[in-house]
Amino acid sequence: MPELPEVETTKNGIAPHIQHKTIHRVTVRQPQLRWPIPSNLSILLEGSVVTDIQRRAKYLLLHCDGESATGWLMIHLGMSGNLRVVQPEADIQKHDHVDIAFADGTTLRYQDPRRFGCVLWLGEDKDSHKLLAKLGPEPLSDDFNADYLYGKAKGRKVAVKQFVMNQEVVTGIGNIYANEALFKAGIHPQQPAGDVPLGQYSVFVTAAKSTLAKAIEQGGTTLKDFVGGDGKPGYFQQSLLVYGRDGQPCTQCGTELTLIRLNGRASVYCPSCQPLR
DNA sequence: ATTCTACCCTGCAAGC
DNA sequence: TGCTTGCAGGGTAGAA
Repeated sequence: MPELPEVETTKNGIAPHIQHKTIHRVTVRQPQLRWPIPSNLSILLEGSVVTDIQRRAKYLLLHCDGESATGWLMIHLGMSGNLRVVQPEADIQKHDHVDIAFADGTTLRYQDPRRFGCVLWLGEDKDSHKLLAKLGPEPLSDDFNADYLYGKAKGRKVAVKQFVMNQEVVTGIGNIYANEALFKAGIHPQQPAGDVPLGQYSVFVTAAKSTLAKAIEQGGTTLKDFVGGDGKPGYFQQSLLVYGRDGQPCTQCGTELTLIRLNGRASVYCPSCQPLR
């Protein structure tokens, strides 16, 4: 489910409800996610105050300041996860794996049917954790620019779509937004990354930033089940130009959009607007 | 160093 | 009405 805009939407949705609040009780119903939830999570968190909420790549980071521990709680939504603010009496649904209940009753509830997400404790030095240490720049920051991308791609033979989805190259761009931004830049998804000229990377960077920013404005993309922190779906799916539109005409030229699989991921492109060079 | 393959898990739709 | 197959927003580990 969630790429950067969906995680950002979740962060914006939950932050006003949990910031500066004290964690009263932590309930773990299913600890087996992508990695096991630490068995002492409730001891680490209970009594702590949430002092800061950040997003890095597709990770949500909650700084928890307490007597037994002070550090960062890291949450990833995987493919199918969501994080919502609910009232304590709200019915527990299947796959509601974790509840973080605050002193005023407000409850942060983590649901993830496929359990590809994770809930981990990082301690204070979050940036040295192996899952964060090697991440590339944030796509909406100035560090993500054409010169950087062009230099990083030099000599690489991997398909450009896989290259821009590599979180060590740039974070937050998943399958949907990779398809969309490559289309807007006129780059064939199978083009070897090292063959893409600087000028095209420049267009790509601009397209990626504007696509992500617009998706955040619209509350993310809801294909099936994504909801933000307020439980509401996103609306960006109606703005998708290629993802999920294979077999339909290109919005630019009318050519039928083509579907191929790259690294097992559906890749949709316009053979006429995105020629292989 | 880079690239490829298998794998984690559930739910849903399509095909038989 | 089943049963089987394939696919789905993610990303890692380990092999090649």
